[in-house]
Amino acid sequence: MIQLDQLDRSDDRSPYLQIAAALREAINVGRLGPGDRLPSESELTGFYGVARMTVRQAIQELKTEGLVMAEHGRGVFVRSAPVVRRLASERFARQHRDRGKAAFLAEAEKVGYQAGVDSIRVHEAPVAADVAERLGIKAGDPVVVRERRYLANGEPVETATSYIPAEFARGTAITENDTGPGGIYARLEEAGHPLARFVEEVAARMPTPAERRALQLGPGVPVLTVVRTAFDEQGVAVEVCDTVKAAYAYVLEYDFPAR
Amino acid sequence: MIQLDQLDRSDDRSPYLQIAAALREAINVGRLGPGDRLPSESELTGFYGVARMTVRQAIQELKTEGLVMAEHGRGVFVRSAPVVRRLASERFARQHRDRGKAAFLAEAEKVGYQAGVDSIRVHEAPVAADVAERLGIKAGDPVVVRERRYLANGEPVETATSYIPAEFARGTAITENDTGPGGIYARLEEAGHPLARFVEEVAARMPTPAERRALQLGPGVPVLTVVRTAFDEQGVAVEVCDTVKAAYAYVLEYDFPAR
DNA sequence: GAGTGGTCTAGACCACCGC
DNA sequence: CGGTGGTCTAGACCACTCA
Repeated sequence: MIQLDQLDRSDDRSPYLQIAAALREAINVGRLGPGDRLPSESELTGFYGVARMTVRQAIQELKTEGLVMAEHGRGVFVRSAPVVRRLASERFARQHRDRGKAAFLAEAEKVGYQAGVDSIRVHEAPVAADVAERLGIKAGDPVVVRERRYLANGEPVETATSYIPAEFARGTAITENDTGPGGIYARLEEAGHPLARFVEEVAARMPTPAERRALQLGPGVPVLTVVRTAFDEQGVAVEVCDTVKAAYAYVLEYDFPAR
Repeated sequence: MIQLDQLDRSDDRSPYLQIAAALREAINVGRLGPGDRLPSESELTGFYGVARMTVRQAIQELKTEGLVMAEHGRGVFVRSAPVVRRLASERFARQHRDRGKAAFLAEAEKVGYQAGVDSIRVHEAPVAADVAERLGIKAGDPVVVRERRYLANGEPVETATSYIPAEFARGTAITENDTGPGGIYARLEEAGHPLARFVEEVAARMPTPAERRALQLGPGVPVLTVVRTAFDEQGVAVEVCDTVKAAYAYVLEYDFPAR
């Protein structure tokens, strides 16, 4: 078993917190690396001389921090180092669209990931109030809804739902499963809506149970949400894209002038 | 006690998950509103006829989702609705500095919060490798470190640590507790470093125990981290600011051109 | 002091995994 | 099959809050 500090009775922290701290330390200094298995519950109860529930509480603590992940029947494993992807503000540059790449795929390939998309579902529906407000249309107006899930190295890392006012999407490949080279944005530009700017609203929260399933998240792993609104050169909102990303897999980078 | 569904033995979910679901449902339909107290552990053990640990596990589930918050000796309470704050990219506009307001205070007042700062600690220290890389200096070079905590309506919502290369800070109010009107950025500009652009790296994760204390976060509440690097008109990095924000209190807004 | 949640013990049975 | 984590029981003592 790896080297761990024994309990310190004079320490005012509870035993379970001390055990959690010892394991966290082992991970931080690299005695336990990504993918390594933690000592089993029975090894830890033996080493520390505590009840099983105490050890489980310590491990629960690390799960809540997102440091480790339990696999039933196999063990508790150190979560792999963040698949840090940097999405610079230039990720929607027209240059990529001209080369025929959609934003996610272009960025993922740049950092050397094998990227993929699945669960594409396209349909038309009346728009909800919050999206309608961003699009500057009336709630209930028809929009084309495109739902999809992005994979990096086969692991789901992001779900995205785009809303495009039906009048902009009808008669284009936006209503098809495959939008063609350059994706939605290339089709919008061809349809007479050259894109001028994006507004992104970024937040973080815990996932809903459905999001946990879709992104295969363990308990205690947060999500980053980004709602992007795309405007054309007339200042008309032409798309709202609502994305939910596994937080561990993303660092979003923004570059802006001081003005 | 409020109305709750009894356990369903034919349900394939564990009792603790069923209890969690019943409580979640009560919150979602409004039988329990923000600030309301949940039935006590002993009430729930009695009602469901299960052991206390089973009830505690159900409550742990809701804590992890950020729905409720336990207060020792008082009870478990439904978390109040998020205090959403929007920080537009223009929040560091020179215009605010010229009017004598630091960024956080200007923004908070705009949305009608009573803002505050505490725990200011200023010292000089050798810089860590990750910050040094962003500042374009050598690890171990001296930097002025400014640590502070921001409050909105008396509640801590963000901690911030700024690192300024000592050569830029010495002899200015940056080394004082009170940096004067306009804050650090105004002093840097006066010292011959007019600011040109910022780069922000945004991510989300679970807080460390120390961060949970500093931001008074319940378990299961994520943080948004923003590392901002400020560049002057010569392209020199003059400050790195590492912030940790209570996720529920923030929506970050970025506006950028499509290019 | 009564009631609350926080921590802990010492067991038990189960489901899942890999050999 | 043995080892792993998942769930559960029935107690115990403690620290905190509030009347």
